[in-house]
Amino acid sequence: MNVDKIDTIIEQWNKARPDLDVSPMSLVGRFIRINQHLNQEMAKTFAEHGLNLASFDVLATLRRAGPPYGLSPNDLLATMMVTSGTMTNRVDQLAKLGYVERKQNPSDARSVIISLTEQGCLVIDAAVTDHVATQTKLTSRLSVDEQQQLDGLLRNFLQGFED
Amino acid sequence: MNVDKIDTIIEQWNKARPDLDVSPMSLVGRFIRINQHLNQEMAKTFAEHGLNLASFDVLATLRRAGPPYGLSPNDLLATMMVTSGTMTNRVDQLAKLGYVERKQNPSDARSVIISLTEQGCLVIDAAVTDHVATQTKLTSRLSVDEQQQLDGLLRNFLQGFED
DNA sequence: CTTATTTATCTTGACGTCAAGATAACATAG
DNA sequence: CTATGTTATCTTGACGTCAAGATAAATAAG
Repeated sequence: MNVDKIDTIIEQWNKARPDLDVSPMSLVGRFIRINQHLNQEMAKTFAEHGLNLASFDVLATLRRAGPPYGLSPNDLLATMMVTSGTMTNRVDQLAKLGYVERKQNPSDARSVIISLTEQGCLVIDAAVTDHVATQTKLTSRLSVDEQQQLDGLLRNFLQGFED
Repeated sequence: MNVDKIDTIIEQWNKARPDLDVSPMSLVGRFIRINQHLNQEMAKTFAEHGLNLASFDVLATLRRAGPPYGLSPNDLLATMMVTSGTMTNRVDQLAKLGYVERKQNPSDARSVIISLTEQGCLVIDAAVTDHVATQTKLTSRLSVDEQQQLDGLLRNFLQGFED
């Protein structure tokens, strides 16, 4: 029957708190746990390029936005689930490394344009190539059929949060 | 066709880097994003009891272990994916709040027993009741049928990481 | 105009985490 | 015994994040 750690946890709760129906913990618990594994594996790939999830995310967002590779901190915030202070810090770190530059926005002096440097573009292009390979490896634990089923379910689930 | 943010990201990559097959990003991207939403929602419940994911996790692990509600830091490490330094800090914080106590292990002077206090037990019992309600609410975005399908797929997926 | 409100970004201080190493107790081989 | 290695926990310093608030520019209302 293939009992895993989550099954054990649920069984423990059923004994300790028989008044509760902890069955949703099965789904949520595996979700969180898989996510931790995914992040750990992906972090290894990022580290090979001197990046982490945070810096990769910013560079990747700029890169896939296409030429002229410039977005405001607010634009970047919109796609990542972080606060403005976090964004300031991320940009600071990447600027120190010479991967992005802060430029004035000519049409709004409050705003700033975060722009990918040539070096930043090289780094993210190499990193994303490896990153996709890692993701392919991770998802290939499931058959193509399972992947499609899972992706469909995840799409439904996610839609509930982002409507 | 219900295009979501992940679809947009994939389309951007296909234009920016047509040499890459970024299709696995669909699954992994939704995974990470759903996980962020789940954590944010659950964090609200924890906060209502003066806890966060970290402190809840420790108290819950002690509680579901059953009487006498005592485990070593190492035991706790085994179930959570964190380092020993993190565990020390978590126990410190909970001890300050009076929810756990450090006791000597009579059979091994290197080891310590982290023990749930009466107050800690009350807090975690109340918190876990609400927590399960939150999880039930979150998962009910999917039909019972979808939940079962999803749980089966997640079990397979997770098994690949923890074999 | 001028005042009030909103918007965009940055600053500060606190927190949780990790990696690497320190410390002390136990285990084992000779 | 004693030397060596292992185990369990804690310490330190750095980092990424957030919440709350500060700053400054743009916009709207009177």
